[in-house]
Amino acid sequence: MANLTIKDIAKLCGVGTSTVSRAMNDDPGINSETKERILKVVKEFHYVPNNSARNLKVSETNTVGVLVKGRNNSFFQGMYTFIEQELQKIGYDFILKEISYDDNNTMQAVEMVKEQRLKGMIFLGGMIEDLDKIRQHIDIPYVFCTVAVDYNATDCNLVAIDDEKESYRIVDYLIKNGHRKIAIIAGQKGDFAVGRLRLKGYKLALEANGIEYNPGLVAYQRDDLPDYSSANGYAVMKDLLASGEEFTAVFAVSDLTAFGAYKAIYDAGKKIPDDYSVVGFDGIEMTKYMYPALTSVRQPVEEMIMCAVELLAKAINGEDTGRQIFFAGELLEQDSVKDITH
Amino acid sequence: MANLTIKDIAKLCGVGTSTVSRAMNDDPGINSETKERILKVVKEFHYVPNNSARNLKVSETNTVGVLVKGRNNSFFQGMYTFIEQELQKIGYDFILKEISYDDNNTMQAVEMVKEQRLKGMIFLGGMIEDLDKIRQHIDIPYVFCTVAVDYNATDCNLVAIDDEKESYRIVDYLIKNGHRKIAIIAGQKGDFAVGRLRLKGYKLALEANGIEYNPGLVAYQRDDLPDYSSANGYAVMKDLLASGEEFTAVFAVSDLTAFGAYKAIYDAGKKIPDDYSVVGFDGIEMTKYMYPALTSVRQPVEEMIMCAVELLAKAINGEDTGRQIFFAGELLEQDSVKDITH
DNA sequence: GTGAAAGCGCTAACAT
DNA sequence: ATGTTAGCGCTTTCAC
Repeated sequence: MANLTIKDIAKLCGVGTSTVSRAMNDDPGINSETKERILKVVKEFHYVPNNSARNLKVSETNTVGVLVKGRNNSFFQGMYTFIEQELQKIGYDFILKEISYDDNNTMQAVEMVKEQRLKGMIFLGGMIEDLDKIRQHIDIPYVFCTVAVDYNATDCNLVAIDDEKESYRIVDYLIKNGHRKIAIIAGQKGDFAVGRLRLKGYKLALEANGIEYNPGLVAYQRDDLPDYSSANGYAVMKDLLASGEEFTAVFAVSDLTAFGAYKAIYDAGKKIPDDYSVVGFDGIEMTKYMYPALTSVRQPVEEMIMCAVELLAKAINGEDTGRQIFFAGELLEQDSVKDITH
Repeated sequence: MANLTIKDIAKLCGVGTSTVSRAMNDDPGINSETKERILKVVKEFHYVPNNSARNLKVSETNTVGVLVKGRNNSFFQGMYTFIEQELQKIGYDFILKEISYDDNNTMQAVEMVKEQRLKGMIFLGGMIEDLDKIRQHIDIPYVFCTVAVDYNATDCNLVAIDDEKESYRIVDYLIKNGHRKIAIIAGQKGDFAVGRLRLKGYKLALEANGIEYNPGLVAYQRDDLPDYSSANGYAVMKDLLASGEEFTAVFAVSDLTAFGAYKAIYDAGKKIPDDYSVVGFDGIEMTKYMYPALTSVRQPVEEMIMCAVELLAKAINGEDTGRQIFFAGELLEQDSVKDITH
């Protein structure tokens, strides 16, 4: 089973390599009988062209790279197929790369581009650490989607929600429901991505409603547990409950964190939302199956991805560039908040 | 920012291309000063070698391919980093490819091998459709891990749990706790992978305990919803509850499915485990945060992966091959089963 | 210790 | 419609 090359196939068929190449690549200028004959042999011998050689030769691909920060980033669960479809609609293949939270996405992106001759890139999640480097070294169009970037980076394509505003929205919703002692499960202490922004929105909502900010109600996620995980939500919620601080509601900066927090509350023998109201962030599908269903801010992921793809297509065609599009979140009112106004 | 090639770097440094190559690849036979000088330029200009060209040339890599069936397969959540580490320990890089449930993994595997000159492959999840094709066309060592394969394929490496036996175990556990009317949320009707085996284990456990099999208590997952998903568990559990069939316990063939089933039970105003005991399968982390924590059969994923990696390493070194290793599952006794013996 | 040159498997321009 | 050939960017002999 030695690796067959295009030459072998050509020899087997008694044709030239370019004819085989044409047959494989649906080139119009080829006799359909020849083509069939070749494809039959290809199939029979299960020949698969060496993609490295192809990439090396081909001057430009129709491939878009998608770089996701955070393997298993639950927020993107199930979105890959959707991205694939959206890109396919406009004639692009896609190649996915998930990197861990620790990896430097700039370098990874550069490597992806060089390796694959990509047509464009979509960055998903996480935050952009050194935009300058990206600007300097990536010379194909790219768009950031649900990524925390410096907001004054107005020269690059960005599709996101306004984390600050949306956090404000949901905390304000708690307040409108009569809650005044509101705890927050924030990001890790050093978080400069969405965690920071969501905490800020929380503070602003309190301030706007004349509620004094109480640092004792801010539970930062532990940095020895995965960021935004249930395990982290569970752990810090337990501490919060044990701290003796009084509160009637909790804002967890992600749904998964809220899921962990639920459990801590139940462990303490308390009820949701009777004893504690809980809200999350992201509005992922799982919230629907939580008990009670979690009230959250839904990010319109599909729309955002469609928008990102569209933006990228425009950039590739040289039409438009440097647009920052913010989507509004949607208050996903479910069953985890109790109205305690009188 | 045109793409730099090794030639450009060579020119910039006033050396030949081979010297640059040597510098980049830690070749021993190179003057350390020259090397430093080159690497400085490389860094300054942020040169990244074109991997396609490299792959094309290089006779063999140290890369192992991991092919996962089912994008976002929750069962492998968080395992990738672990796999990466395990492979790294024995000096292999790894490249991950997640494919959707519908894709044909055989073809994908063949392409991966051809494209990357892989040293070995690990297949994760799903089932092997045409083992013959793999045998025929993949000429590097490979191991199947947590994959449903024809069990008489005794000539290939397989690491798995015995799905039938483990299902038997947990259903038997329910019976020992006094349950005799036990429903099952099975795989989709056409499931020939683990769903089939787990259903079989269920039947055997009933039989061994002298309980008559009642087809009315078998809820096959819907095929218009994702397989093994919460949404599916929720939907079919709702139907089951509405069906009028009596039962005191449910065995869901995956934890995620059980999660959806929980919700349907709560929706019906019932309690777990007081009204219905529920058990799952897989023992993923999330079970811990469910309320009540889900009793399940834990698959020892880490151990299985370590074993798979070890097996692969052996196969690569030509030491050993064609071993089928079955791991025992572990009964994860949590809080979702009520003892109703008297 | 370093450079020149061959060639990995493919595509595309050119020739026929 | 098909064959011939140059060359993509790299590694690796083989000289020096």
